[in-house]
Amino acid sequence: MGYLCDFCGEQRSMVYCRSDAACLCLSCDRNVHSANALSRRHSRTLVCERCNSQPAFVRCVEEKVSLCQNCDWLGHAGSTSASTHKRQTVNCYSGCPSAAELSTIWSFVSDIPAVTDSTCEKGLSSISIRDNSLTNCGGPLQSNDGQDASVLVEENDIKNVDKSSVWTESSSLPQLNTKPQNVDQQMGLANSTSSKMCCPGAKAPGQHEDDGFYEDFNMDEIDLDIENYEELFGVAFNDPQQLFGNDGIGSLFGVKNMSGSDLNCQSAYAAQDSSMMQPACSNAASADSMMSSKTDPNLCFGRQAHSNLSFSGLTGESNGGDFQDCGASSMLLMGEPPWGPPCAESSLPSTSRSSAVMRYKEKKKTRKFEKKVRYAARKARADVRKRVKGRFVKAGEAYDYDPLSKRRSF
DNA sequence: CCCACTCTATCGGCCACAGACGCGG
DNA sequence: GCCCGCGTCTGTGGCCGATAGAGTG
Repeated sequence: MGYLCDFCGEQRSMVYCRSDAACLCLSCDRNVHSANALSRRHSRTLVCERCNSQPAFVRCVEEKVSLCQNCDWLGHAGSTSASTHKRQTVNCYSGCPSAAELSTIWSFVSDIPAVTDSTCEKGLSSISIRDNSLTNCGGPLQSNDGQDASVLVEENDIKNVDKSSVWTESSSLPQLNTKPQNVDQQMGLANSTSSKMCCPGAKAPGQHEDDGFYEDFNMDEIDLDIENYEELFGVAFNDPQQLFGNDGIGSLFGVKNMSGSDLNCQSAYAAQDSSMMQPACSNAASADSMMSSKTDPNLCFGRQAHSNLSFSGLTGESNGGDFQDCGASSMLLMGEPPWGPPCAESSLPSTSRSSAVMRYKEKKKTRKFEKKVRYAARKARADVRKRVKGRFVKAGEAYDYDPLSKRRSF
């Protein structure tokens, strides 16, 4: 991935699609993502203008440049002057927005080239925008994953979002990359008045960069150990420890590398008062927190205060880019756990839950355990190749198993 | 609680070979 | 830059042995 569009290789790349792991020019972005309903769901964001390879999650107002988490860290953490730069979160979008809509989303980008609408089907220009730092508290579940919601965000909303998501880096921000949970904590404090406990959405920018965050997050890793998810989603949890054991959600989700020594995702809370207790890390740790806090805040608090969690594939060696992939369950990232948010007044309707379960099933059905066959021709040959004790044999030689006859020759 | 043993589940290697791939002319 | 020939690499499925983990006495 580089400066030029990964698709056409001619135009300057402008947006990053995490689902495709590609930097695209606006024209190709529109072409590629108007192909079908699934591709239209891909969430895109600006490409980092510094490294040109990572999705931008923040816009430096002073420097007028969009930056990925790494470049933001490299550019702002070092110097004292730069660390005070005001930055805005960069919104993601899906669908097929027009140039005008894009300039609405990214008002700070002045050179959005015009893109033709010819490739988009009627109605496809409706876009959904995901803010990186705020989630729509209490909103319908579907709106958060961008699948069912084709919502044209009004300009006022965007302005509000942008306004609320501007922050100035403090002296502690060097922890942004290494310990983003602390930033979460800061964010949580900053938003403590607006984001209640029922809204786990006060995510730090970058942790929820786009849908790639949960789209790329391999749901299969969660699927592995959840066979009775219906029961999981349906039952009321009286004792989370009964359900999850001492490992918390890690044991449920089969997260392999949960160790107490890793610091990649330390759970922390934004407020001391348990009534305002806020999961400061939008991942499984916070899920554990939320579940626990729903039933037994004290227990949760006590346990979570000491729980340092990490995810498979995300080790201490992970760089910033890796950390951007610090995946959590999509349901967590949607801001609303399928078992319902902790506060009673915004309890999730059963239809939403069932739809969430349905979509979860759908995703599981389409993704889980399906071995991806890259070369159908090779598979076809292997399917008819004769074997001896499972091993392929040369053509014409004696065999003990013929896949065609489905029986042994002797 | 610890140890030894059994049972079950999981994982990786092996095989032939067509096609993909890279490289030099 | 394009084409061709050659050598190397890759991936495919079923079986089996090694290993890990759970269960039992």
